[in-house]
Amino acid sequence: MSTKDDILTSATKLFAEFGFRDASVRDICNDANANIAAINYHFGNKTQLYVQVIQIAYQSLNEQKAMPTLEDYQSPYEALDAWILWYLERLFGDGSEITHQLLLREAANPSPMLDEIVSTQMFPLYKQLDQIVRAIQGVRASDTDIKLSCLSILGQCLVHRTHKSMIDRLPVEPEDLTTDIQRLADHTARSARAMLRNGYHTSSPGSHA
Amino acid sequence: MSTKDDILTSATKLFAEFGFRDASVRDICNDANANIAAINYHFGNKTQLYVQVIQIAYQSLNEQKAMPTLEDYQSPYEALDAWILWYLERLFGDGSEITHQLLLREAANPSPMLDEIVSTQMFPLYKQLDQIVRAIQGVRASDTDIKLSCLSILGQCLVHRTHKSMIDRLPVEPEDLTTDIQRLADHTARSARAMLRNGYHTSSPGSHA
DNA sequence: TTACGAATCAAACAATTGTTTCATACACAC
DNA sequence: GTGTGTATGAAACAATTGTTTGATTCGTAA
Repeated sequence: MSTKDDILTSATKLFAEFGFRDASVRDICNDANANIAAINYHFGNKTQLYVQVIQIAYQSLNEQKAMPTLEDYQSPYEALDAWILWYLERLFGDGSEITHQLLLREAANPSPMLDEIVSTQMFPLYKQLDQIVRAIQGVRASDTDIKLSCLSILGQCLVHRTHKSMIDRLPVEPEDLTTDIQRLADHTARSARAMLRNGYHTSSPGSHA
Repeated sequence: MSTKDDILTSATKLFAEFGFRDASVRDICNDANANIAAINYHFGNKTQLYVQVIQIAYQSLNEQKAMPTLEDYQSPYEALDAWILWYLERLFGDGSEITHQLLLREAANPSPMLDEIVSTQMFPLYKQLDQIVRAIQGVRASDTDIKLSCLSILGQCLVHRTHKSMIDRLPVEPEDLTTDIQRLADHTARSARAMLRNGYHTSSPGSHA
């Protein structure tokens, strides 16, 4: 059944580009060279089509390289380096733009799907980073410190994806940092190491000269 | 003319909550206790109403505390601390949630307004951070290093706002980090200092044990 | 009071939306 | 060939969208 797959492909593309509401079923079917009734026949309605699009998009993300774990490396620092590179490649790898565009739309406009996305996709990812950070910061670090550090690392990676539309409009050299993911990963990993080395003490927030 | 202001208030609220397309003119006028024709009478059409909503939202952001500059502080490190605290308070201050919800929608779904927003709002803000970072990293740092550092800092702040819908759904203690902005600023400033102290050398990306 | 422009109102407008209907074409078993 | 369930097709459906119309009300100056 090629029609069903064609609709899924076109729907993914148009949902990512225009959003759920502005991508009409007529546009999707036209792009897929299918009849208008095909969506309701194969998926029930537009909402259920969107649900399938989201699910497939996230399954495809997990079919890529496996996430680095602590056990794979001799030191937690090396695991951190590997995790950051893995995450950035996940964010900017081939074909991931459409998927993350869909995710950004979910962040700005949460649908009932978001709960499932967070628990099945984002939480395992976060948990892994949490373990690595804890291995570096030690048991003396509080839960708050750990979470702050994890979100700092995630934020440094995510900003290049989520705010790409704005960063690209900034008249600042160099034009695009996301063409060299290795460079991006090196910087982020070094920044993360510096932050974590500074860590596990809750003292002296602002005392420099 | 109270009706015009009421419409602007309701439109801001509903555009932020549901987006441009899903906030109908009927819902907006109903929320503002105005007639349906009031939007076209006072603003021409729905699109021009949206333009005004965006412009007013960003003007209101700039009416708050002034952005810290290098000259206001004895050391660039102190200016950096102040800038980060200022930015986080701007992101999470009273009434800023609706404005940044609108901005997040622009990031996910750029409208023709985005170019103006970036050049008039985001660029001056970035330029200021750029100056502070350059003062710390020195002239030996490349443009790429500077931009990477600036976006790292911005990303660590922005993630709490842009991904709030997802972070709030994570079953991770503590529940909400954005209730204590000072704590958030302390962490981010310390992370940024550690990153920048590490800086202005392009050597040895991954050499630890 | 009168006159006039601004503002509001109910009603209808044309266009687009997601969805449904029912007839037809297709593929494969008997 | 015949029958049967799946898939496709053109057309119409009801609902909602943004917008417009034309009458009415309001406030104010002459």
